[in-house]
Amino acid sequence: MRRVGLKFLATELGISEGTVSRALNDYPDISQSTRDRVKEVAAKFNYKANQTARRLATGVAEAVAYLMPPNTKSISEPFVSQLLEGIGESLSQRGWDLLVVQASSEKTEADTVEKLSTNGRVSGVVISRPYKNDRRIELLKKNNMPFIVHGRSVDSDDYAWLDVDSTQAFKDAVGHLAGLGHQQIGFIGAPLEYNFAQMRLDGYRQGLIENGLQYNPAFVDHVDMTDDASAAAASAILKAQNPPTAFLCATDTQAIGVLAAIRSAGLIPGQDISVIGYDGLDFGKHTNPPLTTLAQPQSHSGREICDMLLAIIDGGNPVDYQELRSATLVRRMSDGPFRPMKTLIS
Amino acid sequence: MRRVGLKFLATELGISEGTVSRALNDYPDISQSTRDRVKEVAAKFNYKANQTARRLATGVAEAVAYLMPPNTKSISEPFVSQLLEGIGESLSQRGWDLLVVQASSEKTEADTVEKLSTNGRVSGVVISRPYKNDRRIELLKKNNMPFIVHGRSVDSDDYAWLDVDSTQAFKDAVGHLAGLGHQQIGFIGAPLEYNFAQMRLDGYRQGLIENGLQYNPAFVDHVDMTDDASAAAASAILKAQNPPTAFLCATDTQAIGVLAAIRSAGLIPGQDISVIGYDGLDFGKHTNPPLTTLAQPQSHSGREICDMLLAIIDGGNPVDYQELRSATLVRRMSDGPFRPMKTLIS
DNA sequence: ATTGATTCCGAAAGCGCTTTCGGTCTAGGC
DNA sequence: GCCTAGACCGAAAGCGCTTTCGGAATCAAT
Repeated sequence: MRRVGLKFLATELGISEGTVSRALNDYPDISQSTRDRVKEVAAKFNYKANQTARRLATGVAEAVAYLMPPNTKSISEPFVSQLLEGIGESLSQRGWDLLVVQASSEKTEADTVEKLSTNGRVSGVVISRPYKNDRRIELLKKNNMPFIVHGRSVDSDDYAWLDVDSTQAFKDAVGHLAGLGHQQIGFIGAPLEYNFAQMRLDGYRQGLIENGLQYNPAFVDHVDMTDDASAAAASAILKAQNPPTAFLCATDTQAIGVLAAIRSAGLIPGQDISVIGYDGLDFGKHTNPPLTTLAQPQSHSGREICDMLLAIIDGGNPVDYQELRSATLVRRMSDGPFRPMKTLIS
Repeated sequence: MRRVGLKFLATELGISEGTVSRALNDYPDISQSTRDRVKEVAAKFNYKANQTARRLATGVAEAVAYLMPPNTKSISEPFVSQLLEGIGESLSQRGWDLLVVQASSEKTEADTVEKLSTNGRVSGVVISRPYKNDRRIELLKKNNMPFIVHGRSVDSDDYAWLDVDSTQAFKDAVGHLAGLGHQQIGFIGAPLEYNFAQMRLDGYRQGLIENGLQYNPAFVDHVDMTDDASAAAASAILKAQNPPTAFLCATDTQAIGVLAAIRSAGLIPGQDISVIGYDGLDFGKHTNPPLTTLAQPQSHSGREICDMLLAIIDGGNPVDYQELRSATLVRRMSDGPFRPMKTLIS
């Protein structure tokens, strides 16, 4: 059985290839009758236009790429599939494709982006978790490839992004903790080359100031976004003679690491020491104790991000598509009022 | 600045387009010297071949698609990004693309697959979590599009797959529980249209028989793979006058739901009632108590699945690529020896 | 010097679709 | 009945690359 292409349909119908094409694409200069006839036959033979050829001819890639964050080794990965799902949803309405690309190493990352923006296989790209000064963003701009970032870099004036105001969120969280009577609040952050890590740290410090609390560098650390790394960091901090009675963590994954560290120090998280995470991940409901967290409204963000990107591809001005959402504190069981620390088994 | 294409390079170098192309692709009939010269200039102008054109000309898509499982609403989503990561890794070695496609509804699923296999944008596809009789597999076979499935359908003789022997795993798990003295073991399964759900149920029942235990339909239920659904199911089962003292769950996500149900019945999971999940998800380390689980060696399965698919695309015989792995019981804290049930507050 | 074999490259024909341009045909208007 | 408009459709030129085929040039061998 030979491939059914335009040529096949054309001979089958006894009309020209061009006409078939225009009929299928609803050109107004094709009579209603032949249009119907063509579509009918096309359906009958289950004709599907060869996308590659179509793209070559039209010049539009009909696809966008999602750049996987480099080191996705953490428990918080669900955010990737959620995002992907949303993006895919948005894309499928247009019948566009979703390309998932990942740069093997940091070094090839730039090259990957470069290739992406010059070889014409996508008409837009979304990246997430930008660094403070993100090379990828520069390249994308240089090659003027439409893009949107999930998060922000330091210099976010001239491109499109969707982000959550985590600075504010952490400021509020400090306030919340202070309101519960905590005076010494620790902070487990993410590596500072990520801009989100910096922003959350900023929020933490601002919160401290606003509440008349003192910043104690011995109570903060910046580690990879894994449970183990943050557990180790928290353990170290807890060894202080007068350790913090509450922890703020840059991610939920880190927060559950801290939970573990507290327990293995013989203390009860949520009672002896409060901990608040950030992300609003569902599985926080099942940790021990259930994790209080700053939830970002990320459930549908994939859809919206992609819709914004699509609008830009359609000619929209990137700076018109910058959106800052706010996080909300969802209290579960890992935070509580300050209680004077009992002596530690040190 | 004009697009740098083959034409540009050709005029720049003063040679023909065809020669440039062949030089770039290391054809043996191009002298070493011009080959070097061409590559040098190409690099200088940062030339990247237009993939679309290349594909049209060669006829090979240089891309594979991953079909997102339909309802990815569960906590176990990490498995998607892990898989994706592995697939992407394998693909990037060839410079191929990864397409992520999702069918919006069950109805469009068939159409999506059909389109995928006829419009030539991919040279292979991987699907996961097949149904017992999976329409997608039929279509893929019919259109002889190379594919591999992560899991198996009932009739898995004539296609490629990578799966874990969960039947065996559940049989063993029952044995483990029986060895701990449990006589009444409940089972929270997944919807039976999924073949994996059936296989796990089979393992459970076989295990019962092997250990001389009786199958009690009142102790088993099949629900969606969410924590809430399985919590509800477990709660109902626990209301029996003589409830099971252990639960086996088809997925970790369901298992943590059961954990919650047990706690909210006033019992202590891991002591009063044992529960064992399946998947080996990392966050099981942080549940309350840490979840004992049947871990599948899935960490790198994405890579291997894709390598297998690639081999098939290269002409390998699908039936040569069927691999069954085995799961291993990782004991954490949610299972323990049988202890006579104290009276329930019913 | 003539031939035959090599080496290297140019010309040109696609890949399967889109899209412009112009031509034919029918329908009105005088 | 002749002319101008539309309405419809065919022809053909790409899109940017790959690949076959054959020709020109080079070189060794007779």
